[in-house]
Amino acid sequence: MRRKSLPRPTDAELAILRVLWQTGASTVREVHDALSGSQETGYTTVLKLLQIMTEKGLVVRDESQRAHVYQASESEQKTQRQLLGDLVDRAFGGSQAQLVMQALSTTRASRTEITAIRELLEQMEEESK
Amino acid sequence: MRRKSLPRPTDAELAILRVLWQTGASTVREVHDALSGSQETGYTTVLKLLQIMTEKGLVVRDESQRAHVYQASESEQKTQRQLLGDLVDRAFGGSQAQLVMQALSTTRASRTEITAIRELLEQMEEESK
DNA sequence: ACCAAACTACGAACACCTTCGTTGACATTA
DNA sequence: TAATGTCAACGAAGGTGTTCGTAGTTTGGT
Repeated sequence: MRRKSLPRPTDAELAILRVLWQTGASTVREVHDALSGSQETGYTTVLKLLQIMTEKGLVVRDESQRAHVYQASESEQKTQRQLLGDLVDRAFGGSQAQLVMQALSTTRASRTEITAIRELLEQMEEESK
Repeated sequence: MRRKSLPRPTDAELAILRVLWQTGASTVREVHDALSGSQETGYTTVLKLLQIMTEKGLVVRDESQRAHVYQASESEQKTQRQLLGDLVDRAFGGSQAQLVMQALSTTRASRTEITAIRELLEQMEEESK
């Protein structure tokens, strides 16, 4: 039973994961091309990263084709929550609410977003009753 | 005019910064002792870290005493905001609101915290008018 | 069947992070 | 003053992250 939580993805790894979340399962070439828009990374660099990420369990690899197909093993939301949890522990003394407030205070959220957040709040209050 | 933003503090550096924010300007020994509660770090390790952090500009050093006194060069809030901004860029596609919602959805905030957040929201709505 | 293109695998280089031992200077105390 | 303790500085080691060159294999086109 492997239930160990996955390691926190590094910066380069996160950039790759974002591609996989956005475009779904992809080959190295597809990831590399998608990445080329924002940064200049060599093809073999992306390949190596994906190999390492496979070892770490951050992605799963389908080797049935010649060009292996990679897929993020955790959802974007779950990873985001993990990263937030890490940050809460490391920089906010464990107070998630503190983080939320700090984030809110620098946000220029649109009207719709504010409404969405407010709805979330009401839902929380409901549950904590 | 050195206006470059400071580098993102590493995990070990952040642990030290937290001590400095909490207890104010401190000597290496004081930081080390404070840290001993939570982790096992050698004295010279803390010293080295603080020296590196001085070079990076993360802390400022007062050498007027034999035991140098270190102080965080940025406030806790400013650093927290920087870290949040980094995370927003790296993992949330630049959407701060997205981060807030994700954080909220896993928060067990107390009633008072919810109220505080709600007030912040109203304030934001006020300003965006 | 041959050549060029695309692919994986591997290793190595380099930078950075973290750790700690050692050294030499300075201070305190017996 | 001699011994002991505290301090900053330095270097080095071991780990990890990121990069890419090279080699070898497979595929597709001619």
